[in-house]
Amino acid sequence: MDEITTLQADVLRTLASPRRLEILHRLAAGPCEVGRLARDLGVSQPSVSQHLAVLRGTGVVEADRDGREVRYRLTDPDVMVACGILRGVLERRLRRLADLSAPTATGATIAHPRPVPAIA
Amino acid sequence: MDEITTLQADVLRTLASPRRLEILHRLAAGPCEVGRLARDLGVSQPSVSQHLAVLRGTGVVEADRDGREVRYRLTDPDVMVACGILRGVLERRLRRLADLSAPTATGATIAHPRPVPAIA
DNA sequence: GGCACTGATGCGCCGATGCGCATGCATCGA
DNA sequence: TCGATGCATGCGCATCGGCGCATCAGTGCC
Repeated sequence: MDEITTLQADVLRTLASPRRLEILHRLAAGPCEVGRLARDLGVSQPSVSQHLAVLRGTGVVEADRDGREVRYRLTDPDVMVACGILRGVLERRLRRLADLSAPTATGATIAHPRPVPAIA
Repeated sequence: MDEITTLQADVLRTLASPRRLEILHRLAAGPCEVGRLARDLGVSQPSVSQHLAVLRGTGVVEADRDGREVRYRLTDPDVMVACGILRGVLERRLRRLADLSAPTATGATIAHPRPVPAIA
């Protein structure tokens, strides 16, 4: 097993959380301190701190102390570029599903768009 | 919480596995059937099948039956583009670490490159 | 129809993870 | 020095994911 593949999986695992994606999305708009993140996202401070520690563990974010506060920032913007591409894939998928279902049925869209169709 | 963010986290979680990354890397070279994947990667057939089921559950791969075999393929190549960007980030990071450590110490490179430095 | 082959599924175990909570640690101001 | 603020950490609990194993289901060939 390639070492960089393992590393890649580690980073991907840290990204695989809605909360952490929100945090990263917020940090993509500029560095931010912990308390503000917690307030903006409506999450407890320990929770945000733990998520940030996870992200810091894989080097996705970095932190600088500024007085009593700790300001976090993205280490490499390319990580968010990759996330953006993935998000684009999903948006295309959702739009295609909407185009398929809208003209035929008027039912609400499915929560989880893909009910895992049988193989063939 | 944005719905697409949750969906994105789901997809990221399915990617966050070394085995599945290997499988996807193999599928990026062209469609492949389950047994061949298992042999090439040296993994048991049930294990490969389960990983493929996970990937299929989030729509990352698709399957077509061909006689007794089932051929899997990538649904959207952009997913691998995103993975490639992420891999590039990690390669840069590893190279930078090597450049930092090579001129000074001759010791082997660290397994996990970032021992989680303290904040400040 | 029976058999061989290919892939999917169910189950039990174990390690990892997220959350809420309380607490510890560092920094600043009085 | 002491209190207040901002962040990090430890703990217990519930939950989830992966692995190995055995087994079931679909397909083609004789």
